[in-house]
Amino acid sequence: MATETVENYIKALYALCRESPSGEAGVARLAQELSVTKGTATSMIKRLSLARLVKAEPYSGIALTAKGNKIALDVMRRHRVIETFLVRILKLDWADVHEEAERLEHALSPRILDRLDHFLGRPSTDPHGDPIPDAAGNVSEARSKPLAKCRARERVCIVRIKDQNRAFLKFVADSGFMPGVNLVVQSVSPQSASLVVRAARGEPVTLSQIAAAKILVKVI
Amino acid sequence: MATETVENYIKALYALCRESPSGEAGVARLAQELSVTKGTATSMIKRLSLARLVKAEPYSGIALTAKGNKIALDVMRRHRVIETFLVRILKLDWADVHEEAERLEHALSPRILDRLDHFLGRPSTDPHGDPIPDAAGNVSEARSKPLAKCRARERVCIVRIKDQNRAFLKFVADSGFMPGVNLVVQSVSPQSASLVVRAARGEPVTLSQIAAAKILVKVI
DNA sequence: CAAAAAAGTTTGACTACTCAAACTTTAATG
DNA sequence: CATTAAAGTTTGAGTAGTCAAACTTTTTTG
Repeated sequence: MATETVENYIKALYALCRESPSGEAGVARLAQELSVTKGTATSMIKRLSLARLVKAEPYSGIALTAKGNKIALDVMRRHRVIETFLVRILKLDWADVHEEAERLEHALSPRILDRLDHFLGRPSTDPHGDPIPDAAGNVSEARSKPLAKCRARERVCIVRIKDQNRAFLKFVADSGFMPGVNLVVQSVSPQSASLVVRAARGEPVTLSQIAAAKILVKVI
Repeated sequence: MATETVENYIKALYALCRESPSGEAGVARLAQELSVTKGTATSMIKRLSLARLVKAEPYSGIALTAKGNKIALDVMRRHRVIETFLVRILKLDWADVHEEAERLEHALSPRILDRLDHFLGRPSTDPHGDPIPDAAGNVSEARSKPLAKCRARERVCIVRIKDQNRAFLKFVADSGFMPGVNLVVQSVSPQSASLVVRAARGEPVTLSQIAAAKILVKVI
């Protein structure tokens, strides 16, 4: 079994590879993400490479192998099932569960994971709308687009909030936004890089393009 | 915060001090309990001593300090709340939860612990009848005596099973014995070091004195 | 394209934990 | 009570993970 540290590296690598156009991660970003020095990240990459969890040549990009990918999906599954449990059953604050799940995800046995998943009714997404991979590692991402790409007068439904930052989640939740909430885009102003949206029974809220890019919606 | 390893040493020391008449633990038993060598245990004791979690002189007994005791009770609280959750909510097998809780207990934040405890209705004992310390570290042990000390024809109620060994718990559960179950002691034979007991609607079961010593009961 | 910045690597050292094996002290027993 | 067994300690070494700092390679940019 991968250690807790290894799982965290793999998870971070998965996310970095996703968001990079080349599909490869770099040591600098990885180190930053995990709050370690570049040297530490380099030596860990060497170990992961030796364990065939990543493919990496010196001074070039890092990619997960199939084996590494499997681990990443498994950790994500555990993480998201726990988040769902914390919000739905233990009523923890939506914005806080990420860091809590971060510690618990490494201690969950397959047996408990399955029981928990079953208890929750095999949820397909976590409270932020992130898809939960199934036990075999299949992820079904709902079709969606960033709120930032919407036009004025569009009516949309929030599908997912793509950021785990507590402050951001707190702001989003305080604005009454979470997956399942319907929005109307009232106006879009490219010059100020912002847009104004309104939830069903709520005040209009101004969002920067950056914030709106992290809110995924589907048109209704 | 104490590391996972430190928490495990402290927990084992707590148990050993309890069961020793002198109230002090020894390195050999400690090492055995944690599946490490005596040398490893000695060096850890030195570190715990430096951190003021235990009081220990070379070649003499080990005792927990107040600070160490606090940690032990805290770990036990987490462990037992988790066990209760696993059995009551996730329907895990009574005999299996100990090792599962063993891993989870180190990953539970105070916040989650409290929510879980609240969700379960602030239970006072875990599924084996072991008392759950409250958040302040107070333990209320129910008055009880070992089944092994009972006389023939006594009617008793099982209060607690004092052993976490899976095989033993499985045997006990298969015999229909768990906390809350009423028993009648049918006969006691000192020469064969065993006794025969019967649950309300069950077959008579023969228990060795050793097994019966681990089953705590109260007279009804 | 040369200089500077950024990214990546290496080295030496440190903490936490572990073992094997030699050793010392204490306890048990013929 | 002398010997042996058990308990406890020390030493030397190894793995996992980390940092600081010097260094090399690649990328960016004036």
